[in-house]
Amino acid sequence: MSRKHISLKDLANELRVSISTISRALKNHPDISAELTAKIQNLAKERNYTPNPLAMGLLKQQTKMIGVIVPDIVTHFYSSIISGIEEVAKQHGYFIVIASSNELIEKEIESVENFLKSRVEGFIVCVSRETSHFEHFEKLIQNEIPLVFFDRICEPLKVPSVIADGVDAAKKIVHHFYENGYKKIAYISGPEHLNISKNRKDGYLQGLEECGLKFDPQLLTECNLSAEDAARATQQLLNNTKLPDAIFGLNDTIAFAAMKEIKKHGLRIPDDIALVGFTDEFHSTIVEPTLTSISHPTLEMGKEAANLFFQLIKKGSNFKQQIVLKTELVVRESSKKR
Amino acid sequence: MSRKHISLKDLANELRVSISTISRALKNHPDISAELTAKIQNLAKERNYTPNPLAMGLLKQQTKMIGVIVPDIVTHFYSSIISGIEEVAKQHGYFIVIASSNELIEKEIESVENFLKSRVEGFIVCVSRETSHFEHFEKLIQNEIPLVFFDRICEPLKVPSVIADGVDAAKKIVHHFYENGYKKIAYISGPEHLNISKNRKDGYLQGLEECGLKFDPQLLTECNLSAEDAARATQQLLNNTKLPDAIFGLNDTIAFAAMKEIKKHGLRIPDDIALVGFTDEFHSTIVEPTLTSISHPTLEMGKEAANLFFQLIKKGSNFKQQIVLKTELVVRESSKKR
DNA sequence: TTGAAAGCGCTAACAG
DNA sequence: CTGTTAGCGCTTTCAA
Repeated sequence: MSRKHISLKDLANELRVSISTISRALKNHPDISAELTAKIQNLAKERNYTPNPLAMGLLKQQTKMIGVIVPDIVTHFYSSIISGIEEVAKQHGYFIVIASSNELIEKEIESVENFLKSRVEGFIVCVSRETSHFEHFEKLIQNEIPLVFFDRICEPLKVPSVIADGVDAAKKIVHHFYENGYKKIAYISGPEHLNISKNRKDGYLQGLEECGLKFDPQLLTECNLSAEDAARATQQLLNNTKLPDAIFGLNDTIAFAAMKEIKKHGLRIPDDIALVGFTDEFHSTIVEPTLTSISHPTLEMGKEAANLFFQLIKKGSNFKQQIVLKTELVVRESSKKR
Repeated sequence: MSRKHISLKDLANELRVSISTISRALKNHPDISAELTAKIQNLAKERNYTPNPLAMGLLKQQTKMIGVIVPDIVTHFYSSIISGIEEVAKQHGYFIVIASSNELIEKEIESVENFLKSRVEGFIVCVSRETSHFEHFEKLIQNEIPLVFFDRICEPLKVPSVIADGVDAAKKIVHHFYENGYKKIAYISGPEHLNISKNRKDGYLQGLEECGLKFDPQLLTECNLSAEDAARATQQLLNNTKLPDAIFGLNDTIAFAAMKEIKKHGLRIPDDIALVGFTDEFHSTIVEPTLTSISHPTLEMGKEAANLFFQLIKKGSNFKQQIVLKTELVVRESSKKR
């Protein structure tokens, strides 16, 4: 069957009719007599005919491929989103091709190029942590190639996107800390140019204000999103003259790294320091103490991203909807009442 | 650029030469004069010409697509292997399409069908936990469609595969337990029809024998690989008349589930019960206590699987190499000396 | 040294 | 109701 995929021609030869007759019969064209149609469809089924997508693609100039670019594929966050995208794509008869940027803008650009060469019909992407200029995406927009962002977006680019409500989430965390008696709340952020960093930081600041807490610059730190750098940032916080009594990290990677550091410093969670993550990792429930965190609707985010993509294809480049997904604070041991 | 991909024809029109001349010049065919060749190549570069893979595919009857089927994509184990496959595939100018069976044989069969329709050139798969009959794969073999298995393989099918040395790994674990003073060693296995279950069980039994320990059927249990069922199996062990003093699980999922259960029972690790996993999860170092486990060379497994695939394509279906990867026991807190 | 034509599998406009 | 033809982008004989 490898080289033995049956073609319309094969069917036509066998039945001694023309190729177009076969083609029409297979799509129930009214022009073809009922009997002939039946006969042809039977044979097609018997021979296990399936249309050659290459031929169709060439004809219609479409590959039914969506290029998906993510920072990495091994983090549960991304693989879960990918599952969501895949599910919806499949429903539409599309399949996805995945590339990971490894958080490198260079690889991101390269992936865009490669996907273009492969004639993907469009892109669904979450930018790398390095991505602060967007020429490679602007080029896509100019050429009207469908592009959708999720989670980390390029704000200046007006394309459809799905993000989580980071402002709200961060506010929830601050309030939660406050209500449980924590006052010196620290936040480990990410690169400033990323919308997720900015939003959560805004929420952090707003939350502090709403709780009547004064913002202390010493309690705000930043890392490049790697576990190593998150550990470094945590150490910095722990070596402060003013030791925080609560920390929340931009994401799961950071929270886990912080947990390790805090333990290493001989501090207890949540007694000495409370900790909250931003994640949907099931591991949150395994670590000790179990980790309070913002649960992120990853599967939904993937599905919504794909839905946006198909709407974009349909409605054209004027479609610019942004979906903001609500998150939920899941309280566990790491932030218990003092 | 969406519909504006440049074609040979475009180039030909612009230069007022024939399409075949363009085609030849682009591949440095000696027939074409040096100047013309240069001129054509320059224009091609300028216009950003890239060959249409659909057209090439149709012509050569190849899609450059490999269908990859895994039990799920969100587990680090699989996503890491996928990364490895992807890396090698890309080097060969192929790309991979991923489907997850969700551990359901039905979905696995469906994915094979779908991929076939998409004209993938072959398959790289890790079978679902339900997979105990193989018609869908036998069909591929009959039709000489390249097929490679990794981790969980179909033993009766003689195709290339990469597996980890489960016998050796399990023996290492038993010896490790024994040397650290544990004598009542339990093993939570998986479905009997999976090679990974069988191998590790064999290693378990051999290890016991080598250590002069008598096999106790009460200490051998089985689960279906889901976290829930692993929890159930753990409970069963913990409710035994003979409480084990050490447990190892077939994989990471099981080990983590067991850890939860053990803690829930108010037992301490490793004081009351030692625990060892089979995993490469970085979370092993975050849980408390940190989890001793067999580190599994996932990235390498992915790469090797892809390498086998390309060898298979090249050498034809007589190629049946099996690669057995060595594993390493990484000792952490969960199995400390008594 | 270059061009014309056929063919990969399919659809659709145009003829009968 | 059915067949012929052209064309999607490309390579490859075969002609010139």
